[in-house]
Amino acid sequence: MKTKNNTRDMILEAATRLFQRQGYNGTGVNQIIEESGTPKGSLYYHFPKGKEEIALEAIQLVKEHILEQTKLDLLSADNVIQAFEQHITNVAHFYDKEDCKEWLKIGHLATETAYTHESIRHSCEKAFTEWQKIYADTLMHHGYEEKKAQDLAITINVMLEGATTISLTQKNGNTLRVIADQVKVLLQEKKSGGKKNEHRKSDA
Amino acid sequence: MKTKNNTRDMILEAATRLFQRQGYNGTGVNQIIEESGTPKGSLYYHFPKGKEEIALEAIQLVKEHILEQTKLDLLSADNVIQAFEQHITNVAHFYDKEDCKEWLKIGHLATETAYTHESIRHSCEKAFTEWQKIYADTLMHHGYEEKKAQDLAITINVMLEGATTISLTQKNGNTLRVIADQVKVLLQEKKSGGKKNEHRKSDA
DNA sequence: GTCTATACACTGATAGAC
DNA sequence: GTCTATCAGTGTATAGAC
Repeated sequence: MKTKNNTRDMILEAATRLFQRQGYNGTGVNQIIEESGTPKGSLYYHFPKGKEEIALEAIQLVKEHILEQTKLDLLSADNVIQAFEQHITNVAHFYDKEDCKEWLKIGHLATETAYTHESIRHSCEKAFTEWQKIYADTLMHHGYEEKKAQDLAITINVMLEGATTISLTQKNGNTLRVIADQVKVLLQEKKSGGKKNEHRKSDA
Repeated sequence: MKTKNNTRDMILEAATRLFQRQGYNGTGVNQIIEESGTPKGSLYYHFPKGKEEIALEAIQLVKEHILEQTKLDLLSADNVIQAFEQHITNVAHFYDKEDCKEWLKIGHLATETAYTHESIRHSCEKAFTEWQKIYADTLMHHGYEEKKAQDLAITINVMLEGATTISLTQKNGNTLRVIADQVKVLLQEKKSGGKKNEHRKSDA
């Protein structure tokens, strides 16, 4: 994204990649400096509070990155249901490749630190909330009633989190593709509470 | 479950508890011996291959435990949809309490070790598959068509995995309760592909 | 089978030269 | 701002007495 400081960014980039692959506890500071090519002194100059501070920034960065990608997939679309399906299918592609480093699993860090690093846990919780908000807003914008939109947003978030875990375990995105289909079903079902067919957005 | 050896079981029990809270990388062998009260020598006598071997057995144990609990919740029921809802609600209760030690998140270990410990990753993958099989079998037993039953089973598994992650992050089971409701919707929707209403099982 | 002492690599972090 | 040397602590694992 933005590049104000080179050394700092290299550390952050390397750390994000390593956190993705090995989690918080599995990634050492020594590994970060080795991977980024910067000496240890520089790391503690830029991040005085050490590993935890780096993780906090990495989460922030990834949260924003995914937020942007999600908006790109959702906001432009005419058909919401199709847009969500496509979005999940896009994520699936990441999990087909061996290295899905671009998509840091926030949930991974969250589970690891739930009982041990309150600040990280909290940061992850916020990421989930923000993602859910985009989902809910998109759905409401397309005519879903507020309560329904919120429940669906929570569900979509849960399904993405769960399916990425399974896909990571299985080393392919197949489960994510199944989920893409099921989300379609859920969105269609829920639609038939108020109005019937609204496949075009009503603004613009 | 079975108790053939006391020392061994104490190690295994302590390790399972710690893996739940802190994951694989976050849990040290020293911590396991401290928590279990057994000396290090005993640990390496009973588990010559060390931490990885303990984790493998812990996963096996938890997999079986959850399998039993799931069967208990699902197999007895008349109404499948209600049974699944109740099952998820039961899980939600664990996540309301501060210590949900009985429900080791297999997905946590899976994500941690996906790239680093093939044997653990594989063991977790098997757990997911077996759980999905129970779901699918239950659904097929209640008249769902095979392909639909399988897709739904995958989805329920994904939803449980995802919702436990979010619930762990939020430190309460609310998200799991939302999901319990959405699963109901999915199961109802999918039902209306072949036969219409079949709320009683056709055997017994 | 149980337990202690120990090996030795690696952890996160700091001090201080440059 | 950059880099090296080094710290105290912890990691997993082993050897060998009992």
